[in-house]
Amino acid sequence: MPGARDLPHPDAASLVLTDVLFALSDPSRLALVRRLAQGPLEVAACQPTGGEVPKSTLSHHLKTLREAGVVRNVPEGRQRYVSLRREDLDDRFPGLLDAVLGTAAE
Amino acid sequence: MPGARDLPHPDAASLVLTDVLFALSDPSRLALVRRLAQGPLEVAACQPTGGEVPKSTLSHHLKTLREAGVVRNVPEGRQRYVSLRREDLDDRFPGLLDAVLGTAAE
DNA sequence: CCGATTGTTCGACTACTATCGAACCATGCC
DNA sequence: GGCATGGTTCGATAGTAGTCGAACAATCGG
Repeated sequence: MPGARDLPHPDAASLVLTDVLFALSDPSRLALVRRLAQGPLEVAACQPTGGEVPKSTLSHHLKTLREAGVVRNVPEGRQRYVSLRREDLDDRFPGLLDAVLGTAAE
Repeated sequence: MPGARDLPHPDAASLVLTDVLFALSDPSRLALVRRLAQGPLEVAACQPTGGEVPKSTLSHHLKTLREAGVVRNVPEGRQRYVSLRREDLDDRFPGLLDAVLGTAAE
């Protein structure tokens, strides 16, 4: 049994709107979510374009997004894949993600 | 000329998405925005239903919402009227407010 | 003009959040 | 097993946000 090191994720039904809004209210996190909207990324690829951020800082932001239910973080071999929980979000908060992503990046 | 004591409001074109999301990410502020969606209120009426909050605390939340461009705060005689900037928000972030308000209060 | 009413602002304190290095953990490869 | 790789967690520190009392400002009514 390959040691399951799965991280806790809230289930779709229990997502809290204010938590989601807070997770999206940080510019660097929102920028990441925009990129994730185009497909999953490994954690290393979640680095902001250009600048390098310490792994611990990046991991912290991913945790915020994950605990709010915005992204899913799944181990895959030696790495982890981060993906947007688009369906869950659309189901619970219809139109929210589209509205947020529909605004041009600033 | 009755002393104009107008508070500063960002203009519609310069609203920042992350600031708006942050302003809405607080449960008490979001609850207030829901009520404002049904029409303007005087500041005193912005008190959370039931519990009493110090005036300074309430004023602080109103400031956060105002500076993010979510509400407008206009003096009217001895009181002030707080209103949702629905058109400005819809114009700049189409669908966002509807999505946020569309979710049942928690 | 005086006092009551309606709110904002200031200052202090507390609580939370961001950031980063270092330690730690699991995996894959030799 | 031993070691490099990819990430999370821990702990400390600095900055930011929430809460509240007290002071201040502007208006209306006597």
